[in-house]
Amino acid sequence: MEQTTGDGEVTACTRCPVGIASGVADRGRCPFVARKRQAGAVLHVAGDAVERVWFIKSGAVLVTRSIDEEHVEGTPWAIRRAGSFLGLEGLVGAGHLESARALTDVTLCGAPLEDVEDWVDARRAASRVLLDAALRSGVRERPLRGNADGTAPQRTAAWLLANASQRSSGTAPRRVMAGLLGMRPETLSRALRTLAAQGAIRPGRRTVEVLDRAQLRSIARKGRAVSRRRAD
Amino acid sequence: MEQTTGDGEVTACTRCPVGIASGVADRGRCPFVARKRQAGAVLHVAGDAVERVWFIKSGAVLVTRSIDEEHVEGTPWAIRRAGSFLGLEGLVGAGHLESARALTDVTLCGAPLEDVEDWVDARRAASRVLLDAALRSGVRERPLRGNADGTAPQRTAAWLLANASQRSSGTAPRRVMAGLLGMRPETLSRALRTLAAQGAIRPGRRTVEVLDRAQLRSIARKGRAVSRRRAD
DNA sequence: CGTGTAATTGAGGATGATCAACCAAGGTGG
DNA sequence: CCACCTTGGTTGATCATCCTCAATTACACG
Repeated sequence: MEQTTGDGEVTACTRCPVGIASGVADRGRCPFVARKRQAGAVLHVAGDAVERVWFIKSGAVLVTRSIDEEHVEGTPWAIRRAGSFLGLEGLVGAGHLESARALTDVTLCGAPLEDVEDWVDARRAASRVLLDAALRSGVRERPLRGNADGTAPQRTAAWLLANASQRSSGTAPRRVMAGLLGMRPETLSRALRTLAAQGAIRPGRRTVEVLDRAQLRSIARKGRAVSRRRAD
Repeated sequence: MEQTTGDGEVTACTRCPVGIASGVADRGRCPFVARKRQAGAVLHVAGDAVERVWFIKSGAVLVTRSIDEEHVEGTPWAIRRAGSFLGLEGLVGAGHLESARALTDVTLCGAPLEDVEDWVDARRAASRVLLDAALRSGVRERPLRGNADGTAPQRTAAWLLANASQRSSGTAPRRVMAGLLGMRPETLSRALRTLAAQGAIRPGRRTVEVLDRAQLRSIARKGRAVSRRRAD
Protein backbone atom coordinates (compact mmCIF):
# COMPACT_ATOMS: atom_id res chain seq x y z
CA MET A 1 0.00 0.00 0.00
CA GLU A 2 2.58 2.43 1.04
CA GLN A 3 5.33 2.15 -1.47
CA THR A 4 5.73 5.87 -1.49
CA THR A 5 7.09 6.35 1.99
CA GLY A 6 10.20 5.54 3.87
CA ASP A 7 12.50 2.94 2.49
CA GLY A 8 9.61 1.04 1.04
CA GLU A 9 11.69 -0.54 -1.62
CA VAL A 10 9.83 -1.91 -4.57
CA THR A 11 11.33 -4.49 -6.81
CA ALA A 12 8.48 -6.18 -8.60
CA CYS A 13 6.73 -4.09 -11.22
CA THR A 14 3.44 -5.64 -10.19
CA ARG A 15 3.88 -3.98 -6.84
CA CYS A 16 5.17 -0.70 -8.16
CA PRO A 17 2.63 2.11 -8.47
CA VAL A 18 4.08 2.98 -11.84
CA GLY A 19 3.85 -0.61 -12.99
CA ILE A 20 0.33 -0.90 -11.70
CA ALA A 21 -0.70 2.25 -13.53
CA SER A 22 0.85 0.79 -16.65
CA GLY A 23 -1.12 -2.37 -16.20
CA VAL A 24 1.88 -4.69 -16.33
CA ALA A 25 -0.23 -7.37 -14.72
CA ASP A 26 -2.41 -7.35 -17.84
CA ARG A 27 0.47 -7.36 -20.28
CA GLY A 28 0.66 -3.59 -20.31
CA ARG A 29 3.99 -2.07 -21.11
CA CYS A 30 5.65 0.24 -18.62
CA PRO A 31 7.76 2.94 -20.27
CA PHE A 32 10.05 3.05 -17.28
CA VAL A 33 13.05 0.75 -17.36
CA ALA A 34 15.21 -0.04 -14.38
CA ARG A 35 18.81 0.97 -14.04
CA LYS A 36 21.26 0.90 -11.18
CA ARG A 37 23.57 3.65 -10.10
CA GLN A 38 26.30 3.70 -7.55
CA ALA A 39 26.42 5.93 -4.53
CA GLY A 40 27.82 9.28 -5.50
CA ALA A 41 26.74 9.12 -9.12
CA VAL A 42 25.42 12.36 -10.55
CA LEU A 43 21.97 11.83 -12.03
CA HIS A 44 21.39 15.24 -13.50
CA VAL A 45 22.41 18.83 -13.10
CA ALA A 46 20.22 21.85 -12.55
CA GLY A 47 19.59 23.78 -15.72
CA ASP A 48 19.94 20.83 -18.04
CA ALA A 49 17.03 19.93 -20.23
CA VAL A 50 14.91 17.15 -18.80
CA GLU A 51 15.48 14.15 -21.00
CA ARG A 52 14.30 11.42 -18.73
CA VAL A 53 11.95 11.21 -15.80
CA TRP A 54 13.17 8.94 -13.04
CA PHE A 55 11.28 6.97 -10.48
CA ILE A 56 13.25 5.90 -7.43
CA LYS A 57 12.74 2.24 -6.66
CA SER A 58 15.25 1.96 -3.86
CA GLY A 59 17.90 4.04 -2.24
CA ALA A 60 18.18 7.72 -1.47
CA VAL A 61 18.94 10.65 -3.72
CA LEU A 62 20.21 14.02 -2.63
CA VAL A 63 18.69 16.95 -4.42
CA THR A 64 20.45 20.29 -4.45
CA ARG A 65 19.62 23.67 -5.87
CA SER A 66 21.81 26.59 -6.63
CA ILE A 67 20.63 29.97 -5.60
CA ASP A 68 23.08 31.68 -7.84
CA GLU A 69 23.89 30.12 -11.16
CA GLU A 70 27.57 29.93 -10.44
CA HIS A 71 27.86 26.90 -8.26
CA VAL A 72 27.29 23.64 -10.01
CA GLU A 73 26.66 21.95 -6.72
CA GLY A 74 24.17 24.13 -4.91
CA THR A 75 22.95 23.86 -1.38
CA PRO A 76 21.30 20.68 -0.18
CA TRP A 77 17.60 20.86 -0.75
CA ALA A 78 15.96 17.56 0.05
CA ILE A 79 16.46 13.85 0.15
CA ARG A 80 14.22 11.86 -2.14
CA ARG A 81 13.64 8.24 -1.33
CA ALA A 82 11.98 5.25 -2.87
CA GLY A 83 8.65 6.18 -4.40
CA SER A 84 9.56 9.67 -5.52
CA PHE A 85 10.09 10.96 -9.00
CA LEU A 86 12.89 13.07 -10.38
CA GLY A 87 12.49 15.43 -13.28
CA LEU A 88 8.73 15.86 -13.20
CA GLU A 89 9.33 19.54 -13.82
CA GLY A 90 9.96 18.53 -17.41
CA LEU A 91 6.22 18.02 -17.74
CA VAL A 92 5.61 21.70 -17.21
CA GLY A 93 8.21 22.61 -19.75
CA ALA A 94 10.97 23.51 -17.38
CA GLY A 95 14.56 22.38 -17.33
CA HIS A 96 15.91 20.57 -14.32
CA LEU A 97 15.39 22.74 -11.29
CA GLU A 98 17.72 20.73 -9.19
CA SER A 99 20.83 18.65 -9.34
CA ALA A 100 20.56 15.09 -8.12
CA ARG A 101 23.19 12.78 -6.82
CA ALA A 102 22.81 9.27 -5.46
CA LEU A 103 23.41 9.14 -1.73
CA THR A 104 23.35 5.36 -1.66
CA ASP A 105 23.40 2.75 -4.34
CA VAL A 106 20.09 3.30 -6.06
CA THR A 107 17.75 1.56 -8.41
CA LEU A 108 16.01 3.96 -10.72
CA CYS A 109 13.39 3.46 -13.36
CA GLY A 110 13.73 5.97 -16.15
CA ALA A 111 11.68 6.90 -19.16
CA PRO A 112 12.24 9.50 -21.87
CA LEU A 113 10.19 12.60 -21.30
CA GLU A 114 8.16 12.13 -24.47
CA ASP A 115 7.25 8.63 -23.42
CA VAL A 116 6.05 9.94 -20.10
CA GLU A 117 3.93 12.50 -21.89
CA ASP A 118 2.39 9.75 -23.98
CA TRP A 119 1.98 7.59 -20.95
CA VAL A 120 0.05 10.32 -19.17
CA ASP A 121 -2.20 10.78 -22.16
CA ALA A 122 -2.78 7.10 -22.76
CA ARG A 123 -3.23 5.76 -19.26
CA ARG A 124 -5.82 7.26 -17.03
CA ALA A 125 -4.14 5.98 -13.88
CA ALA A 126 -0.80 7.40 -14.94
CA SER A 127 -1.69 11.01 -14.36
CA ARG A 128 -3.08 10.02 -10.99
CA VAL A 129 0.21 8.49 -9.99
CA LEU A 130 2.12 11.56 -11.01
CA LEU A 131 -0.38 13.86 -9.38
CA ASP A 132 -0.09 11.90 -6.18
CA ALA A 133 3.67 12.10 -6.29
CA ALA A 134 3.65 15.79 -7.04
CA LEU A 135 1.21 16.55 -4.26
CA ARG A 136 3.07 14.48 -1.76
CA SER A 137 6.40 15.97 -2.59
CA GLY A 138 5.00 19.46 -2.58
CA VAL A 139 3.50 18.75 0.75
CA ARG A 140 6.80 18.11 2.39
CA GLU A 141 7.32 18.76 6.00
CA ARG A 142 8.36 22.16 7.11
CA PRO A 143 11.76 23.10 5.89
CA LEU A 144 13.61 23.96 9.04
CA ARG A 145 16.22 26.47 8.17
CA GLY A 146 18.43 28.77 10.04
CA ASN A 147 20.39 31.90 9.62
CA ALA A 148 22.77 30.32 7.21
CA ASP A 149 20.47 31.63 4.50
CA GLY A 150 21.60 35.16 5.09
CA THR A 151 20.85 38.06 7.32
CA ALA A 152 17.38 39.37 7.91
CA PRO A 153 17.72 42.26 5.43
CA GLN A 154 19.02 39.88 2.80
CA ARG A 155 16.21 37.43 3.22
CA THR A 156 13.70 40.25 3.27
CA ALA A 157 15.10 41.68 0.06
CA ALA A 158 14.94 38.29 -1.60
CA TRP A 159 11.38 37.80 -0.52
CA LEU A 160 10.33 41.18 -1.78
CA LEU A 161 11.92 40.49 -5.13
CA ALA A 162 10.01 37.26 -5.42
CA ASN A 163 6.70 38.50 -4.11
CA ALA A 164 6.43 42.19 -4.75
CA SER A 165 6.14 41.99 -8.50
CA GLN A 166 2.49 42.56 -7.93
CA ARG A 167 2.17 46.01 -6.45
CA SER A 168 -0.41 44.72 -4.06
CA SER A 169 2.20 42.82 -2.14
CA GLY A 170 1.55 45.11 0.76
CA THR A 171 -1.61 43.19 1.50
CA ALA A 172 0.33 40.95 3.83
CA PRO A 173 0.41 42.40 7.31
CA ARG A 174 3.75 42.61 9.01
CA ARG A 175 3.10 39.76 11.35
CA VAL A 176 2.30 37.49 8.45
CA MET A 177 5.19 38.61 6.33
CA ALA A 178 7.52 38.06 9.26
CA GLY A 179 6.13 34.59 9.76
CA LEU A 180 6.64 33.72 6.12
CA LEU A 181 10.23 34.79 6.43
CA GLY A 182 10.72 32.90 9.65
CA MET A 183 11.60 35.93 11.69
CA ARG A 184 10.03 38.04 14.39
CA PRO A 185 8.01 41.12 13.52
CA GLU A 186 10.56 43.25 15.32
CA THR A 187 13.35 41.86 13.21
CA LEU A 188 11.37 42.41 10.04
CA SER A 189 10.68 45.95 11.06
CA ARG A 190 14.36 46.61 11.48
CA ALA A 191 15.22 44.86 8.26
CA LEU A 192 12.76 47.01 6.35
CA ARG A 193 14.28 50.03 7.99
CA THR A 194 17.67 48.96 6.74
CA LEU A 195 16.40 48.45 3.21
CA ALA A 196 14.66 51.82 3.32
CA ALA A 197 17.85 53.50 4.46
CA GLN A 198 19.49 52.30 1.26
CA GLY A 199 16.66 53.64 -0.83
CA ALA A 200 15.48 50.27 -2.03
CA ILE A 201 11.97 50.44 -0.63
CA ARG A 202 9.52 52.74 1.04
CA PRO A 203 7.68 51.02 3.86
CA GLY A 204 4.26 52.19 4.81
CA ARG A 205 2.60 51.00 7.94
CA ARG A 206 1.29 47.84 6.33
CA THR A 207 2.55 48.18 2.82
CA VAL A 208 5.93 47.99 1.20
CA GLU A 209 6.66 49.92 -1.95
CA VAL A 210 9.58 48.71 -3.98
CA LEU A 211 11.59 51.61 -5.31
CA ASP A 212 14.76 50.05 -6.65
CA ARG A 213 14.78 46.43 -7.66
CA ALA A 214 18.42 46.48 -8.66
CA GLN A 215 19.32 47.71 -5.23
CA LEU A 216 17.24 44.97 -3.65
CA ARG A 217 18.92 42.39 -5.80
CA SER A 218 22.33 43.62 -4.82
CA ILE A 219 21.43 43.50 -1.15
CA ALA A 220 19.97 40.03 -1.45
CA ARG A 221 22.98 38.62 -3.24
CA LYS A 222 25.79 40.16 -1.32
CA GLY A 223 26.97 39.09 2.02
CA ARG A 224 27.33 35.95 3.89
CA ALA A 225 25.29 33.56 1.80
CA VAL A 226 27.78 32.72 -0.89
CA SER A 227 29.98 35.67 -1.45
CA ARG A 228 33.21 34.63 0.13
CA ARG A 229 34.70 32.22 -2.28
CA ARG A 230 36.78 29.68 -0.46
CA ALA A 231 40.34 29.79 -1.62
CA ASP A 232 40.79 26.50 -3.40
CA MET B 1 -0.84 33.10 -21.21
CA GLU B 2 0.33 33.41 -17.71
CA GLN B 3 -2.72 33.04 -15.62
CA THR B 4 -0.80 31.14 -13.06
CA THR B 5 1.56 33.83 -11.92
CA GLY B 6 1.37 37.13 -10.22
CA ASP B 7 -1.93 38.87 -10.11
CA GLY B 8 -2.93 37.47 -13.44
CA GLU B 9 -6.58 37.69 -12.66
CA VAL B 10 -8.86 35.60 -14.77
CA THR B 11 -12.48 36.42 -15.12
CA ALA B 12 -13.69 34.76 -18.29
CA CYS B 13 -13.96 30.99 -18.13
CA THR B 14 -12.77 30.82 -21.71
CA ARG B 15 -9.48 32.24 -20.52
CA CYS B 16 -9.25 30.22 -17.37
CA PRO B 17 -7.09 27.08 -17.51
CA VAL B 18 -9.76 25.20 -15.64
CA GLY B 19 -12.41 26.37 -18.01
CA ILE B 20 -10.28 25.53 -21.01
CA ALA B 21 -9.64 22.05 -19.67
CA SER B 22 -13.38 21.68 -19.22
CA GLY B 23 -13.97 22.76 -22.77
CA VAL B 24 -16.38 25.53 -21.93
CA ALA B 25 -15.76 27.02 -25.33
CA ASP B 26 -17.34 23.87 -26.81
CA ARG B 27 -20.29 23.82 -24.45
CA GLY B 28 -18.41 21.75 -21.91
CA ARG B 29 -19.46 22.11 -18.33
CA CYS B 30 -16.95 23.25 -15.72
CA PRO B 31 -17.59 21.76 -12.29
CA PHE B 32 -16.10 24.80 -10.63
CA VAL B 33 -18.47 27.59 -9.78
CA ALA B 34 -17.41 31.07 -8.79
CA ARG B 35 -17.95 32.58 -5.39
CA LYS B 36 -16.68 35.72 -3.75
CA ARG B 37 -15.25 36.06 -0.30
CA GLN B 38 -14.27 39.09 1.67
CA ALA B 39 -10.83 39.81 2.96
CA GLY B 40 -10.33 38.04 6.25
CA ALA B 41 -12.77 35.24 5.55
CA VAL B 42 -11.67 31.81 6.68
CA LEU B 43 -11.82 29.36 3.80
CA HIS B 44 -10.94 26.19 5.61
CA VAL B 45 -9.12 24.94 8.66
CA ALA B 46 -6.31 22.45 8.86
CA GLY B 47 -7.51 19.01 9.80
CA ASP B 48 -10.97 19.38 8.35
CA ALA B 49 -12.06 16.99 5.67
CA VAL B 50 -11.65 18.36 2.17
CA GLU B 51 -15.13 18.96 0.84
CA ARG B 52 -14.37 21.32 -1.95
CA VAL B 53 -11.38 22.09 -4.07
CA TRP B 54 -10.90 25.77 -4.76
CA PHE B 55 -9.29 27.54 -7.63
CA ILE B 56 -8.22 31.11 -6.99
CA LYS B 57 -9.39 33.40 -9.75
CA SER B 58 -8.32 36.65 -8.18
CA GLY B 59 -6.95 37.89 -4.92
CA ALA B 60 -4.52 36.45 -2.43
CA VAL B 61 -4.97 33.74 0.17
CA LEU B 62 -2.82 33.20 3.20
CA VAL B 63 -2.08 29.61 4.02
CA THR B 64 -0.99 28.63 7.50
CA ARG B 65 0.02 25.38 9.12
CA SER B 66 0.16 24.44 12.74
CA ILE B 67 3.16 22.55 13.94
CA ASP B 68 1.48 21.53 17.11
CA GLU B 69 -2.19 20.74 16.95
CA GLU B 70 -3.04 23.25 19.61
CA HIS B 71 -3.07 26.47 17.70
CA VAL B 72 -5.95 26.82 15.33
CA GLU B 73 -4.11 29.51 13.47
CA GLY B 74 -0.67 28.13 12.82
CA THR B 75 2.34 29.90 11.48
CA PRO B 76 2.19 31.59 8.11
CA TRP B 77 3.20 29.18 5.40
CA ALA B 78 2.65 30.67 2.01
CA ILE B 79 0.59 33.09 0.01
CA ARG B 80 -1.41 31.59 -2.81
CA ARG B 81 -2.47 33.86 -5.60
CA ALA B 82 -4.62 33.72 -8.68
CA GLY B 83 -4.07 30.48 -10.56
CA SER B 84 -3.42 28.26 -7.56
CA PHE B 85 -5.62 25.59 -6.11
CA LEU B 86 -6.59 24.97 -2.52
CA GLY B 87 -7.43 21.58 -1.14
CA LEU B 88 -5.75 19.43 -3.76
CA GLU B 89 -4.53 17.25 -0.92
CA GLY B 90 -8.03 15.89 -0.85
CA LEU B 91 -7.19 14.00 -4.04
CA VAL B 92 -4.63 11.94 -2.19
CA GLY B 93 -7.06 11.19 0.54
CA ALA B 94 -5.76 13.60 3.09
CA GLY B 95 -7.63 16.14 5.13
CA HIS B 96 -6.76 19.78 4.84
CA LEU B 97 -3.11 20.21 5.63
CA GLU B 98 -3.41 23.91 6.00
CA SER B 99 -5.74 26.62 7.08
CA ALA B 100 -6.59 29.27 4.53
CA ARG B 101 -7.78 32.79 5.00
CA ALA B 102 -8.45 35.43 2.39
CA LEU B 103 -5.89 38.20 2.52
CA THR B 104 -7.79 40.34 0.07
CA ASP B 105 -11.24 40.15 -1.37
CA VAL B 106 -11.05 37.02 -3.47
CA THR B 107 -12.92 35.29 -6.22
CA LEU B 108 -12.78 31.54 -5.88
CA CYS B 109 -14.10 28.79 -8.07
CA GLY B 110 -15.06 25.79 -6.02
CA ALA B 111 -16.11 22.26 -6.81
CA PRO B 112 -17.05 19.33 -4.56
CA LEU B 113 -14.22 16.89 -4.17
CA GLU B 114 -16.14 14.06 -5.86
CA ASP B 115 -16.84 16.24 -8.85
CA VAL B 116 -13.16 17.00 -9.15
CA GLU B 117 -12.40 13.31 -9.05
CA ASP B 118 -14.87 12.73 -11.85
CA TRP B 119 -13.54 15.69 -13.73
CA VAL B 120 -10.02 14.28 -13.59
CA ASP B 121 -11.23 10.93 -14.86
CA ALA B 122 -13.39 12.32 -17.59
CA ARG B 123 -11.26 15.08 -19.01
CA ARG B 124 -7.80 14.32 -20.17
CA ALA B 125 -6.70 17.93 -19.91
CA ALA B 126 -7.98 18.18 -16.37
CA SER B 127 -5.31 16.06 -14.80
CA ARG B 128 -2.74 18.02 -16.71
CA VAL B 129 -4.00 21.26 -15.23
CA LEU B 130 -3.88 19.85 -11.72
CA LEU B 131 -0.49 18.29 -12.28
CA ASP B 132 0.82 21.59 -13.52
CA ALA B 133 -0.54 23.36 -10.49
CA ALA B 134 0.82 20.78 -8.11
CA LEU B 135 4.25 20.84 -9.67
CA ARG B 136 4.40 24.57 -9.73
CA SER B 137 3.30 24.99 -6.17
CA GLY B 138 5.60 22.29 -4.91
CA VAL B 139 8.40 23.80 -6.84
CA ARG B 140 8.18 27.19 -5.33
CA GLU B 141 11.15 29.25 -4.51
CA ARG B 142 13.15 28.54 -1.43
CA PRO B 143 11.39 29.28 1.79
CA LEU B 144 13.71 31.64 3.56
CA ARG B 145 13.48 31.02 7.22
CA GLY B 146 15.38 32.11 10.24
CA ASN B 147 16.05 31.24 13.79
CA ALA B 148 12.52 31.91 14.84
CA ASP B 149 11.90 28.24 14.14
CA GLY B 150 13.85 27.20 17.17
CA THR B 151 17.37 26.59 18.25
CA ALA B 152 19.75 24.37 16.38
CA PRO B 153 19.25 21.38 18.71
CA GLN B 154 15.50 21.74 18.39
CA ARG B 155 15.55 21.84 14.64
CA THR B 156 17.98 18.99 14.51
CA ALA B 157 15.76 16.90 16.76
CA ALA B 158 12.75 17.63 14.60
CA TRP B 159 14.64 16.68 11.49
CA LEU B 160 15.82 13.44 12.97
CA LEU B 161 12.29 12.56 13.99
CA ALA B 162 11.07 13.14 10.48
CA ASN B 163 13.93 11.53 8.65
CA ALA B 164 15.45 8.87 10.83
CA SER B 165 12.53 6.49 10.73
CA GLN B 166 14.55 4.61 8.20
CA ARG B 167 17.58 3.36 10.04
CA SER B 168 19.73 4.21 7.08
CA SER B 169 19.33 7.89 7.74
CA GLY B 170 22.98 8.06 8.53
CA THR B 171 23.74 7.94 4.86
CA ALA B 172 23.63 11.71 4.72
CA PRO B 173 27.04 13.15 5.46
CA ARG B 174 27.24 15.90 8.00
CA ARG B 175 27.78 18.62 5.48
CA VAL B 176 24.64 17.62 3.64
CA MET B 177 22.56 17.22 6.74
CA ALA B 178 23.68 20.62 7.92
CA GLY B 179 22.74 22.13 4.59
CA LEU B 180 19.30 20.59 4.72
CA LEU B 181 18.82 22.13 8.11
CA GLY B 182 20.13 25.47 7.01
CA MET B 183 22.98 25.56 9.42
CA ARG B 184 26.74 25.24 9.33
CA PRO B 185 28.42 21.91 9.89
CA GLU B 186 30.00 23.26 13.04
CA THR B 187 26.64 24.21 14.44
CA LEU B 188 25.18 20.84 13.58
CA SER B 189 28.08 19.14 15.26
CA ARG B 190 27.41 21.04 18.45
CA ALA B 191 23.70 20.42 18.22
CA LEU B 192 24.25 16.68 17.91
CA ARG B 193 26.56 16.90 20.88
CA THR B 194 23.79 18.50 22.87
CA LEU B 195 21.29 15.84 21.87
CA ALA B 196 23.78 13.13 22.71
CA ALA B 197 24.37 14.65 26.13
CA GLN B 198 20.68 14.13 26.85
CA GLY B 199 20.84 10.55 25.73
CA ALA B 200 18.57 11.01 22.76
CA ILE B 201 21.01 9.93 20.08
CA ARG B 202 24.40 8.41 19.57
CA PRO B 203 26.33 10.15 16.84
CA GLY B 204 28.91 8.20 14.94
CA ARG B 205 31.32 9.86 12.64
CA ARG B 206 28.94 9.95 9.73
CA THR B 207 25.90 8.27 11.19
CA VAL B 208 23.32 9.18 13.77
CA GLU B 209 21.66 6.52 15.83
CA VAL B 210 18.39 7.46 17.44
CA LEU B 211 18.16 6.08 20.93
CA ASP B 212 15.15 7.79 22.43
CA ARG B 213 12.46 9.18 20.20
CA ALA B 214 10.39 10.47 23.08
CA GLN B 215 13.33 12.46 24.27
CA LEU B 216 13.86 13.86 20.81
CA ARG B 217 10.23 14.82 20.61
CA SER B 218 10.39 16.58 23.91
CA ILE B 219 13.45 18.52 22.84
CA ALA B 220 11.90 19.47 19.53
CA ARG B 221 8.64 20.60 21.10
CA LYS B 222 9.90 22.52 24.02
CA GLY B 223 9.83 26.23 23.48
CA ARG B 224 12.83 28.22 22.72
CA ALA B 225 12.76 29.52 26.26
CA VAL B 226 15.56 27.86 28.10
CA SER B 227 15.98 31.22 29.71
CA ARG B 228 12.63 31.43 31.40
CA ARG B 229 13.11 34.88 32.78
CA ARG B 230 9.45 35.10 33.34
CA ALA B 231 9.37 32.87 36.40
CA ASP B 232 8.01 34.78 39.35
C1' DC C 1 -12.88 60.43 21.61
C1' DG C 2 -11.38 56.50 24.28
C1' DT C 3 -9.90 51.60 23.37
C1' DG C 4 -7.55 47.75 21.53
C1' DT C 5 -4.52 45.82 18.31
C1' DA C 6 -0.65 46.00 15.43
C1' DA C 7 3.66 48.04 14.32
C1' DT C 8 7.70 50.26 15.95
C1' DT C 9 11.70 51.38 18.82
C1' DG C 10 15.13 50.40 22.41
C1' DA C 11 18.30 47.57 25.38
C1' DG C 12 20.32 43.13 26.68
C1' DG C 13 21.56 38.60 26.22
C1' DA C 14 21.45 34.02 23.95
C1' DT C 15 22.83 31.88 19.79
C1' DG C 16 24.80 30.63 15.64
C1' DA C 17 28.30 32.07 11.96
C1' DT C 18 33.03 32.72 11.28
C1' DC C 19 37.82 31.67 11.48
C1' DA C 20 41.27 28.69 12.87
C1' DA C 21 43.39 24.71 14.64
C1' DC C 22 43.02 19.91 15.49
C1' DC C 23 41.73 15.11 14.68
C1' DA C 24 40.07 10.87 12.40
C1' DA C 25 39.76 8.03 8.36
C1' DG C 26 40.98 6.59 3.49
C1' DG C 27 43.90 6.40 -0.22
C1' DT C 28 48.41 6.38 -2.49
C1' DG C 29 53.04 5.44 -3.25
C1' DG C 30 57.40 4.17 -1.54
C1' DC D 1 53.73 -1.82 6.38
C1' DC D 2 54.27 2.80 7.07
C1' DA D 3 55.06 8.03 5.91
C1' DC D 4 52.33 11.15 3.45
C1' DC D 5 48.49 13.60 1.83
C1' DT D 6 43.63 14.65 1.30
C1' DT D 7 39.07 15.06 2.87
C1' DG D 8 35.59 15.68 6.18
C1' DG D 9 34.29 16.17 10.88
C1' DT D 10 35.12 18.13 15.48
C1' DT D 11 36.50 21.56 18.91
C1' DG D 12 37.55 26.27 20.63
C1' DA D 13 37.15 31.44 20.78
C1' DT D 14 35.27 35.61 19.13
C1' DC D 15 31.77 38.49 17.24
C1' DA D 16 27.72 39.88 14.55
C1' DT D 17 23.03 38.92 14.52
C1' DC D 18 18.52 38.08 15.96
C1' DC D 19 15.39 36.80 19.68
C1' DT D 20 13.40 38.36 23.96
C1' DC D 21 11.24 41.59 26.90
C1' DA D 22 9.50 46.09 27.61
C1' DA D 23 7.80 50.65 26.50
C1' DT D 24 5.95 53.64 22.98
C1' DT D 25 3.57 55.06 18.95
C1' DA D 26 0.32 54.67 14.97
C1' DC D 27 -3.97 53.40 13.43
C1' DA D 28 -8.72 51.15 13.01
C1' DC D 29 -12.99 50.92 15.04
C1' DG D 30 -16.75 51.35 18.05
